[in-house]
Amino acid sequence: MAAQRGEGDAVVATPRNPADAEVRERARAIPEAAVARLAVYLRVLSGMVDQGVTTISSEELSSAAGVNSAKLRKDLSYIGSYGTRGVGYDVEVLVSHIERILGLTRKHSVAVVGIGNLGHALANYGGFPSRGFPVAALFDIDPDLTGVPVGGIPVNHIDDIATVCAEREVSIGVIATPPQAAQAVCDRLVSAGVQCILNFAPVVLQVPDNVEVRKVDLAVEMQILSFHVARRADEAAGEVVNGVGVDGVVIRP
Amino acid sequence: MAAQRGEGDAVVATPRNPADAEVRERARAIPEAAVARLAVYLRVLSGMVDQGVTTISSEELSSAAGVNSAKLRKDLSYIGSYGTRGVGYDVEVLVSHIERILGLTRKHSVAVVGIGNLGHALANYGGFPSRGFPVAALFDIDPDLTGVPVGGIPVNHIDDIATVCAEREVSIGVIATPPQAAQAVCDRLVSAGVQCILNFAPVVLQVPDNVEVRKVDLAVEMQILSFHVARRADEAAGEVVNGVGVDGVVIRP
DNA sequence: CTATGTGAACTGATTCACAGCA
DNA sequence: TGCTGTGAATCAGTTCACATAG
Repeated sequence: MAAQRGEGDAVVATPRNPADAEVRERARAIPEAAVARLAVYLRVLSGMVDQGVTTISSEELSSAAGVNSAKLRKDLSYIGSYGTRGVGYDVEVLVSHIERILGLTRKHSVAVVGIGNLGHALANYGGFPSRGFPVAALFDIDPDLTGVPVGGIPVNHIDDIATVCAEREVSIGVIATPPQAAQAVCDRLVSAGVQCILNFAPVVLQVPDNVEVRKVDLAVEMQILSFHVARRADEAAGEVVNGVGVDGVVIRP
Repeated sequence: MAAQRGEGDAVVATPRNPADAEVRERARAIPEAAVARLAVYLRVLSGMVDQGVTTISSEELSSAAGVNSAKLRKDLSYIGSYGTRGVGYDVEVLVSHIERILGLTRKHSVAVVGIGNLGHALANYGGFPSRGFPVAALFDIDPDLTGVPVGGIPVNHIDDIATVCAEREVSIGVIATPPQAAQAVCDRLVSAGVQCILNFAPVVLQVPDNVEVRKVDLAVEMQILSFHVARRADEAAGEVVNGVGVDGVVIRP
């Protein structure tokens, strides 16, 4: 993903518009992990704007975002040099540059498929529209739900995914169905031209290369936490048996 | 491998119970990224058991889990060598070893704090109890909700977090409150002795070192998708201007 | 004299490729 | 022969440390 490994691939030469090309080039080069953090920085910075803060140092911003300052500066360097040495960053400037890089200057309409407990919660979640992700369509397989408004939007039947998504220019599909239905729903979204999918169903979706899938898997999150509980318990047991430092065993935190 | 860099740290010498010590040592050495995938393998394998599959090759399992076979084998090697060369893995054996490593042999009681849209959905989510994570307590700040059963469990007031969590041996706290309340709730959970937190609120929680936090941030997920939409659009623009391959520009998928 | 921006070094994760065992 | 298990090689991500701009 990152870019420019090896020789003989990805050479940029004399593009028509140098400025556009630069943004393009930068965007291509940002590590995936950094993109996720940029979104976090953006939220923290938005809070700063609300508080009337106009300037912020890498130290302050990084601690508010829960990372170290070197990482923050490196992340910001991927999108350009917008700080002032000896001073820090202008909050508004940073906000607008991060928004541009994250593509938040356009609206991204969202469709939620599967109006069960989670689908209801998502349809009513205020955080989406307020951040430029209006929920434009809802779908469910249950015909009794068709036409029923949820969070102000009437539910459509999943058979209408293709037409409704095209009509309302949906660019992000959210799958909140039971696992058995997820792949079929995904296929419909993809053939409706949706290229980004956020999947809450506990299944691994198969999609073509041009579709981006992100998954939120609660069971996996819980199991990762469980692993850490277990590891901690094991370490504690180790301590009791061997004692810290005894036999040369060092327990790292 | 994770452990044992440098000299002078993490040396294991003659522990009392060699088998326990081995599990402990392995668990310590598993990369975080591999832990997340083990949880996915486990789910796929559980499905295989239901279908009556008894043996599976790394190729089959990896494609069902959406990773390549080398990564799968490496991941499994972190937990031990339980395959048969020339044949594959015994599904049940693998399930039980992954469960052991992930600490799923114990029950982990869950408390959900914040019984709004999302909290309701989580309290009713069948995926938790069925996977060994019983929801044992619900909390909200609204006194009108106190005593009201949600998903079969009466809601308690957040003032009772400490006593109720201790009583019901809650080991995982789920924060589904508005962002303003999240840090305070987190602090209460931590002082109640909860060491694992799953945070749905869009804030960076500050916790002591001994507490493990995982976050699910819908806005961040949407923004990552948005970034990819934008990048794709930019690349398409680049293609239109320069044409694929013209000027030596190579667009990678 | 301060805090950014960034090569260089390092740590961690993924992939390769093949030795070794059923 | 076929498939696992794993060192070695590669690649990605993080941290260090300092030159540099204000």
